[in-house]
Amino acid sequence: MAAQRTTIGALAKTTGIKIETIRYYERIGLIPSPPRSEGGQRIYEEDDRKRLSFVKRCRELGFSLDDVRTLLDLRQNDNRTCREVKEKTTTHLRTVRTKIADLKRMERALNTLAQSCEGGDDTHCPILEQLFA
Amino acid sequence: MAAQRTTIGALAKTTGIKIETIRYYERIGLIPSPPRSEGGQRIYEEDDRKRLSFVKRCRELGFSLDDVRTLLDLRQNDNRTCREVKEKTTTHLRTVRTKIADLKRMERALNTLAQSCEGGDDTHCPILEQLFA
DNA sequence: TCTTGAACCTGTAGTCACTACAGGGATTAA
DNA sequence: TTAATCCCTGTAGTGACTACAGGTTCAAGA
Repeated sequence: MAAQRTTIGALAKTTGIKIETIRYYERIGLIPSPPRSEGGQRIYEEDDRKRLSFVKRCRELGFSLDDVRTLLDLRQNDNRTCREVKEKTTTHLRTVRTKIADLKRMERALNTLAQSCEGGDDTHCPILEQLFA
Repeated sequence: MAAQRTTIGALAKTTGIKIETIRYYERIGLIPSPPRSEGGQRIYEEDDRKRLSFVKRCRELGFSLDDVRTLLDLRQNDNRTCREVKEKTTTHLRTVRTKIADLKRMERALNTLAQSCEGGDDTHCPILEQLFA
């Protein structure tokens, strides 16, 4: 009848982060080591879930774990300024935009290549020819 | 007065691939082990340069080294068909497009976040608030 | 011929963000 | 009690390099 303890498995389920990944985040100090049951199993609280969800959202936005660490620190730190957070965000935004531009360049080139080739049974391939030129 | 031997450094310079990377490609069997000088230094031929340039072009298009290996094999293999090469290309094209879509989603979200924040000296930050929600 | 310095060699370990075991112990429902 | 399911630690693997350390070879100038 005792309230269910939140084990790592339950936390994994509610956050959508795999058990191994949660342990990994703990190992690298991204999330705190939670208290343990008598048998040594991790027991989590609501705060842990929130912190982990924060990490997840940041990861979905493409922030590196190092960025996430900084953002978590800023969140805790009362001396922080909005400026720092916005700066991290816009810096990352620039990185993302650069990646998009790179990928679009690839896309165009690949598309041109693909269209140059009929894809039949021929042993002569214009794609290979262009790549090998 | 003997013709200059193409050392790994010269090859690196003409292909734009770093020395360490060339040695790495050799180690994983992507390019053949070239003959050596008496002192044990690698000596390359024009064919090596071509092969390496092929690898570079493929990498610039975002193909994995495993894909590159396959493409190199197809290039050597007289029994290949155009179909296989085109298939690899279009499959990769789809991957690239998926990546672009993912990054664009990130970009939109990051942009919205960034615009929600003035970036001043305030200690309350709407970006963190939204991420932590 | 000797010397200097640049270029080369091997082998190993580090990067990032996980993921996948192996070989065990804890917990829970029947 | 027993079986099934969960959890534990520690280590090693992934991809595609990159960065050493500690040595050897080579080419050019004195």
